[in-house]
Amino acid sequence: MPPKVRVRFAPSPTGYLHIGGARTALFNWLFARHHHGTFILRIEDTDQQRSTDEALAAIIDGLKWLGIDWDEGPGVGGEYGPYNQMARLEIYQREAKRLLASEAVYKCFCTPEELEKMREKAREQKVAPRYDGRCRSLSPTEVAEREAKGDPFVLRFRVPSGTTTFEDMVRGPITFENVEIDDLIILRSDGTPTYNFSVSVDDETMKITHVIRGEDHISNTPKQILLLRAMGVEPPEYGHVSLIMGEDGARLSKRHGATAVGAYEDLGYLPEAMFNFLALLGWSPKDNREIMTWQEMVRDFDIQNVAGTAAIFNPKKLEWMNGMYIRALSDEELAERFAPFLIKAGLMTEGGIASHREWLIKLAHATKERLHLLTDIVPYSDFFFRDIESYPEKDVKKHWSKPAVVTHLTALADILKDCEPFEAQTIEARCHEYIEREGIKLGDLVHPARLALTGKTVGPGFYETVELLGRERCLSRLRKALVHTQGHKQ
RNA sequence: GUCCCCAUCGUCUAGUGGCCCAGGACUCCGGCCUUUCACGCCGGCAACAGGGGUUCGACUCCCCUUGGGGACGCCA
Repeated sequence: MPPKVRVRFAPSPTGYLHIGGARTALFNWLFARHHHGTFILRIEDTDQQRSTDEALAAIIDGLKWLGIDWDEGPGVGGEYGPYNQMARLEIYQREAKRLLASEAVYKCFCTPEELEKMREKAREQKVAPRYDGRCRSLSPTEVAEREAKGDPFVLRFRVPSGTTTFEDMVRGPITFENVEIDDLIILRSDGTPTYNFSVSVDDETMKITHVIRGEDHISNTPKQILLLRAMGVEPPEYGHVSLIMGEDGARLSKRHGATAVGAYEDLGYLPEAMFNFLALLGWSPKDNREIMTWQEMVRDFDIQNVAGTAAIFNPKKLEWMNGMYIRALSDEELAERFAPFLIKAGLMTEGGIASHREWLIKLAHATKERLHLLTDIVPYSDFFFRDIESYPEKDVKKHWSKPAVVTHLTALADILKDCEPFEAQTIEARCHEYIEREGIKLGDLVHPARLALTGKTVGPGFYETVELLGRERCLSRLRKALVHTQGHKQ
């Protein structure tokens, strides 16, 4: 029986959770859940300059928002911890000492300045910038002397000759000539590990079985394989998913708009829509299904079906999908979801939300099929909360210029005055009676009336709008409109 | 510069040698429904990067070219 699947998402807490990172996390999570394995969150915080607690919190919030939970890692613990690298320093140092003893690594006394000079020169000569190996064969006495002098040194990996091949789960076999690989530093002069080393040690000590990560790590893979072999262990399986690009084909970045997952939350996206959309960026169930529950995705996910092709982030489709998910919500759920946005827009208060639950559910019902984003609730409902200041000139011209408008609005006011119960259905029935009696078209009544009641020409269904507004406000807005139309004519 | 990855409609993708003069979805454009806006439904535009092979037969396999992306840090 093969060992239980263990995968990890290993962000460095140097910024927000990026769309690309979120998808990588998602694929790992899907893979783990599909195989009934373990999903681990590991924090790669060895870059002390750039790692922050805020960034860590943002990443954790982003994952939680998306519904991605982890079985081991920050907040939940686990038997292979600690799960942040700065707390694992002794482990790396112990491992480095072992590698030093086996001569797989060596001490290098080159300074950052010297190395920069080397790279500079390489750039000028247009050759691959790389370490020239000048400390590779320092004699033990030389090493001892420089150490005695107190010269700082780093530990470098003595990359063996040959070729390194691995079977990528999404791309098939990938081969590198070892001569192309630099003698990389594994331990800095301050004793902290560098990326490739800490990753290798952690993947091994945390018993990671499959590494699913971005394409930008392909060139790191042979280094990690070689390091792992030098440590005497078998590397895990690797699968590299392509990067997510912006509309112009360049790597997705700030200038393409929001790239932080948290920004999409603020924009009114539903996490389940985001989850679904991200999963489909590179993966497909092969049978034309698109809207799927996470259970279905877990059931059908297969890393081998993930495309190696770069995917361009398509905000339009995300928006469409979000609308689909909004429509699938119950009225109660939708009301709960958009309530925070009503508060944020200053239209309602916390207390108002609590005391108008039934009303909000009706609002949800009336607006549901019109929303693409939760924030869309604002333009579709702001007139319920604010008095109408003015009527757009061109709408007035279009809907209020016929003389009969005054008659119709007056009639509507009469109808609403004693319409019982004051509900969409009865209001609709009474309005129909009226238009039939008058022999007019429904639009002759509804269009001028909508403008009077909402100050707009677009909005939720007319009768529902009337009910939601309530009798008193309808009557006063009708009066105000009547004043406006008559004043206009003089 | 060197190495690595990738290449089907504008975009996300299905297609693993004949089922494909290429299917679905988003976008866009028509039409229907309709009190607006939406939703929904119906229909339309739109792709195998180019060139060589292999094969009875290539979107599918191989090579080259081109194009895009990534990597080459005491960053991760």
